[in-house]
Amino acid sequence: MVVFAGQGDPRRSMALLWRDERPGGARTRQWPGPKPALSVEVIVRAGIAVADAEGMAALSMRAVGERLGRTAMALYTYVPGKSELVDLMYDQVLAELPHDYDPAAGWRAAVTSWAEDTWEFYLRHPWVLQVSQARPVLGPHEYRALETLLRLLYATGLDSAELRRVVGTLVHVVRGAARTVAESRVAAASTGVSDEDWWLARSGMLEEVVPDFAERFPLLVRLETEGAAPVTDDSVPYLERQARATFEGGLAVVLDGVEAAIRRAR
Amino acid sequence: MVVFAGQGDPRRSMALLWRDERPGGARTRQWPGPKPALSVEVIVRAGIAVADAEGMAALSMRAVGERLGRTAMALYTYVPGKSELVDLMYDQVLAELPHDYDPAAGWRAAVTSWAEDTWEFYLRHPWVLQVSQARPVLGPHEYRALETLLRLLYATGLDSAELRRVVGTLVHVVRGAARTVAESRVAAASTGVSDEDWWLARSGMLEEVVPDFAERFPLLVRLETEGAAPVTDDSVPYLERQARATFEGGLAVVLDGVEAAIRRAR
DNA sequence: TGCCGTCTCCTTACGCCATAAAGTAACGTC
DNA sequence: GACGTTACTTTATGGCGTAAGGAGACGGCA
Repeated sequence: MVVFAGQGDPRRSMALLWRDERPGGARTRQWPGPKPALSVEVIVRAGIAVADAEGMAALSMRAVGERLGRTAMALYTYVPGKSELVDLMYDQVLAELPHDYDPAAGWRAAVTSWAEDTWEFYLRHPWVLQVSQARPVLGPHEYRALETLLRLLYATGLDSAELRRVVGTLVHVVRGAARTVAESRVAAASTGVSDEDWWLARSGMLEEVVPDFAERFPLLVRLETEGAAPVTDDSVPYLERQARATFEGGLAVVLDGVEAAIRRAR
Repeated sequence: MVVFAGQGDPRRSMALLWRDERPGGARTRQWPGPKPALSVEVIVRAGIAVADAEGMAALSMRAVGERLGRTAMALYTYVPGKSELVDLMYDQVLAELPHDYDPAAGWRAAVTSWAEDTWEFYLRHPWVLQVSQARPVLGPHEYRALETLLRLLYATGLDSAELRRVVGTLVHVVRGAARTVAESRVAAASTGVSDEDWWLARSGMLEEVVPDFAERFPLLVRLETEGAAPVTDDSVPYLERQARATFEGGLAVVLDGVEAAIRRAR
């Protein structure tokens, strides 16, 4: 389930995201009526807790309400709908990303640290990868995160046109690799079947149903048998080890490409 | 909505994917009872048609059944459930990918053609990007597509360990950029709001709610104003033009990285 | 003090979804 | 012509987001 952002009233969404405190933005005075027991903050945190623990598929208005001892409908007093709640969760959780990278260590080291932090962030909050990027949420923490990455990249001396391409590529490589791990964890959690068990069952079937596999896909078999990295920690599931290698290797490939661009620009 | 693959009985799934014709695999003899009016093939094609036309979110058993003049439950005679249907749709549609790349033109040209074809394929079938890659479908056409890419990459002379990293990176870059376009089209279709209108509404709000934007995010503003590529075809929506540039630029960056690896390996 | 308007939160209801269970009717074999 | 198997339908269950309407809490004012 990809979740799409910002479907509703843009004014309301933006006011919520940026915690607009101008008169008329958020509520200012306390009016008659019962004291609010909840708040946007509390609801957003509860949503994050549900998504962290049970995944995006388990994030329902009912589930969030229940976690707060309320019904689903109680949330609609604070938040226009589920789509906006996801936007707020997304921007809130992005606040975790660090911003203090040392430019003195050189751009490559700094970008590598950034990638490492971002990778770990995605694994901490896998559901974030299911928030659509097509129409960005446009919240403060998302902008701040992008600004931080741009600071590291402008240190390469490349011009804006060149950087546009690099930014997207970096983000795609980190997200792509993290997505593999994230989805595999979701699959393991929701089906109760580990990567190993899943693969064991499938590969057995595969051999049985496709006896001529090795002849039909020789290069695949070659890559499979030759390229494997040595297993340093077998507590990490197979697919996750592979994804980690793709992440590290992919990052190196992209950074090599950036270095080539720098040399060309000189 | 990300759709997860292969939840059910592995034997049944594999037999369906590989169209197993060994005795006991698929049905062999015609038994008593009414003639089947449908078939796995017909259902899979109807599913693809629905997903192409209305997106993954609109793909329901009801919708597929309706397109065939049947109820949702009729499909369950042929297919164990929705998850398996999506697997079959996925592998079927992958059959469209070409395999005949000219190695004589050099690996870089060949990989560029591959990327271009894959990009177009994703735009033709955007819903494919929502099928989870964590636990692959393991169908014949998916394997064939991977084998094709590997053929192009082994032509670089790099060893398997090196190629493992390159493969994942290439795939992530193409998929990542295509995903942006795909999601933006889905958003436009499902909300009826174009990219332009959406951005107009948001950017207006943003200026109003965050008057100090330029001071808080100077590099973002710099990238936005400086880096834009000249508009050659304004019939293509803004976000799509950007994604296309990210795709082309990202591919170039990655291929530069591969060339660096080749030089190192010599 | 009591009323009123406004607020929070609840219950109920609608139309979606996947799919389990059970029923109906078509058909090949005997 | 009866029987067992099969294709497909109907019905039902338990999920979802959220619209609509109602109950009760509370500040301000008479």
